[in-house]
Amino acid sequence: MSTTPIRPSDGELAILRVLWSRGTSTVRDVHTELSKDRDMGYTTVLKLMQIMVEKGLVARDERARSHTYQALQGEAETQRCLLKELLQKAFAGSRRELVLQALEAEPASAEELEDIRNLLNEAKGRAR
Amino acid sequence: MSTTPIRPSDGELAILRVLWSRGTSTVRDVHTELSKDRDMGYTTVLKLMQIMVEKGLVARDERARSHTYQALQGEAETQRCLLKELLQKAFAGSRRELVLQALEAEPASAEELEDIRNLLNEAKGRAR
DNA sequence: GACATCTTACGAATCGGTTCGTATGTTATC
DNA sequence: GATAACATACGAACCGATTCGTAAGATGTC
Repeated sequence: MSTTPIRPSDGELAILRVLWSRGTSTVRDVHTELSKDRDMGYTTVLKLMQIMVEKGLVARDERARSHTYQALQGEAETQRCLLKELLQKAFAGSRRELVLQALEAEPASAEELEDIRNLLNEAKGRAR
Repeated sequence: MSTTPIRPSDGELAILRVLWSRGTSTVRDVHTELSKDRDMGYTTVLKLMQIMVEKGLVARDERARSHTYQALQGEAETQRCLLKELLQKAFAGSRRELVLQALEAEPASAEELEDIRNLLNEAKGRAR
């Protein structure tokens, strides 16, 4: 019943991340949050969020004067969408290669590896 | 002495992949190869490869009438570069989350998991 | 040597994403 | 009720990436 997730652009992804962490928010909320990192105008964020409504990435509630926005697709779902894209474009579909390079990008700590090992064990339970 | 890898665009990445697999190639070689999938004009590929020379992504040998091109950065290196970028933009730097979603994107086969487990063991040897 | 073919060079159109100025309307304050 | 503060709407500029048409030069074929 779920539709395939929509691939957000970089700017859209930054906004989604705020919505995921804060929950339903106004443009001002999002702008305040994003301003901590980059330096962008209020109307820039507004415009972007309007476009996101059109794309179906977020829902807008117009009842209050300050409209509130809500993410329409989940974080994990979006991450998988972006990951799949990179997997195809850069790794010829080989997840093994992808994980390998993810581990080699920077040396991993023993804890991090242990952590990932646990993931693997859980995945094994679900394996075909 | 190595410089940080240059982030290729999608089109550039497609060309790099041909150069990595075929080795040094002419524009015609690359175009022929890419034409199997997508449908793009010869001069489009040419232009892209000229831009890649400017960016320092590839080197051009002009001695022959048909210039030959060679990738200037490796595949693994480029993959890690792209992966790091996605890691920051979509996973807040958490490799654990990235690997988790990579595994959950599609159900993994037992062999695939075993394969990845071996990677992990090797990584453990290097862990700090 | 004329003609078809292949090559590089390069300007220009187009496209998606981003940014912002400005207009306009609503709310709050005095 | 005038003024300041804050909201949305929207056109327009801009940017990087992509695409391609066209020109000009080299090569091959008859």
